[in-house]
Amino acid sequence: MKQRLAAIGTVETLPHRVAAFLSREIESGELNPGARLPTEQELSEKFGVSRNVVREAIAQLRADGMIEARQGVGAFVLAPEQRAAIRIDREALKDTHNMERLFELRCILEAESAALAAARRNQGHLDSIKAALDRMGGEERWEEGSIDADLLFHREIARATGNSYIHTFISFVCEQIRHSIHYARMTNPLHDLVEINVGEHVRIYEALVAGDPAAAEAAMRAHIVGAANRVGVKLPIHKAGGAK
Amino acid sequence: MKQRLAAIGTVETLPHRVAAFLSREIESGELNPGARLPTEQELSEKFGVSRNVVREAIAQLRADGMIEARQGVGAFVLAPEQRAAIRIDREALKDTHNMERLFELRCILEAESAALAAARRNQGHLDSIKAALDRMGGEERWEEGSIDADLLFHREIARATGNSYIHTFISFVCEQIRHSIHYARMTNPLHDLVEINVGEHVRIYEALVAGDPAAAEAAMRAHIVGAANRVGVKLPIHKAGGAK
DNA sequence: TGAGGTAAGTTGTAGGATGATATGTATCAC
DNA sequence: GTGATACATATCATCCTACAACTTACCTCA
Repeated sequence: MKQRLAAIGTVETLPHRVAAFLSREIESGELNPGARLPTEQELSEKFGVSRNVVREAIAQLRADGMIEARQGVGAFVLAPEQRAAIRIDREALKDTHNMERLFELRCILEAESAALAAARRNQGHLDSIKAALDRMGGEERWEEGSIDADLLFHREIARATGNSYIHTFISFVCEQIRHSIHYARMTNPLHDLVEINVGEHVRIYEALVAGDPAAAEAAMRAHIVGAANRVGVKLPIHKAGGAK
Repeated sequence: MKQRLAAIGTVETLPHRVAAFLSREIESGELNPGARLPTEQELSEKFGVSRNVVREAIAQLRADGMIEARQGVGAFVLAPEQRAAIRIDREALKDTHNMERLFELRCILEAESAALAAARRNQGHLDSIKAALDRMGGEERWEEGSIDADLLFHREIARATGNSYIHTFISFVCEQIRHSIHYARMTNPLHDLVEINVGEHVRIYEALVAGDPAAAEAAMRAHIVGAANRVGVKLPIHKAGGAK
């Protein structure tokens, strides 16, 4: 149990806190691209930590392409385009507007991917997807496990596209959403458990079995709009099922 | 000039190399989720570096959610779903198949985003997009600068969706592709400079001005398929312009 | 047998020392 | 005065040692 808490709470280590501070300063624009960071020594004094801690923090920012360190000169803020990694601020997701935007991105990714999957899936893929579907269809529809099964369902479809990047991106976005919803439920006990609509999933699965890209895409789009609604996010529908 | 080279080559620092090694070991499956990493001391002996260097490397992996370190116990590999960041291995992009997959993802993202942008753009957005278009339309069509303008064009369209996540994701994917093509040109002088097809861009822009989502989507899709072809990647078209 | 304490191992943090690199300054030859 | 060279300084890169905090396993003892 304690292990569970540790995994969720993510023990705040000193380097992590320093990195978060600097990261926020960069994102907020207080440190513009090209600007030079204080020296490691200045930072270690400012935060009251050892230079080692500062270096670990900077190593993280560097790995993300947020800053560039030049030996003998200093560390400089890089332009946002040069980022080597995508990261989503979980704090920001507490804002419903941001959650809405993330659902919109998810819809784009998953709808077209469902179409791709319908065209490329083989029997092995269908079996994996069916297994996930069965796991979430049981009577324990409101349990934690069925949420995992839901996620697995979506990931398996992404995998059926045969495109590892699509799989990575969709897994990532879904996981951010899941984590955010989970967190909201933990902090606000009034939050109901989200019901999973099995029917929507079945329709997606059937379209995949039939190998019908258009139907799979439409079903996926309807499902994600529905899922967003069920967690209190009204998704602006920008596209009716089939184009005229 | 030397500065330019440094910015491109990304000086291989020791922590970076250690992190890359461990990262590959995890991605390749030699270290499965749940497995424990060697102790920091063992790693420092194995690589012949100080424990400090190892710690900086581990700090990176930890920030990415690839591993979890527990004080007094050790560091453990996390499941791929728990990643806190998306990162694309630039080595892998040298393989044409992977480049093809990345273009496919880009196509999905940008096509629908173009439709969104057409529905939501305001005059300010159109001005920014037009400015980028003009910059790449000049006689210096084959120059490095026009490639930057091309990227800016796509980023500005992403920005016109009003969805910051979409903007982040598209910027990221485009930048990875740009970097990879740039690198290929550097190492293989036979590579021609890629010509930018201004006409395709103009068609996208006109659809945005007209506020026609379907046209914008179709034009963007055609453009990305064309751009892929021009760099030697044949993109499997999974969707004809307009659905019947 | 069970409870408690102890020791060993591991990560977290601190602090100092040295090497490598870039930059500005001062000196000196011409 | 001008240019080149040497030097001093600032900064990051790496290494080393030590200790604190935490976990685990084992051992002792009632």
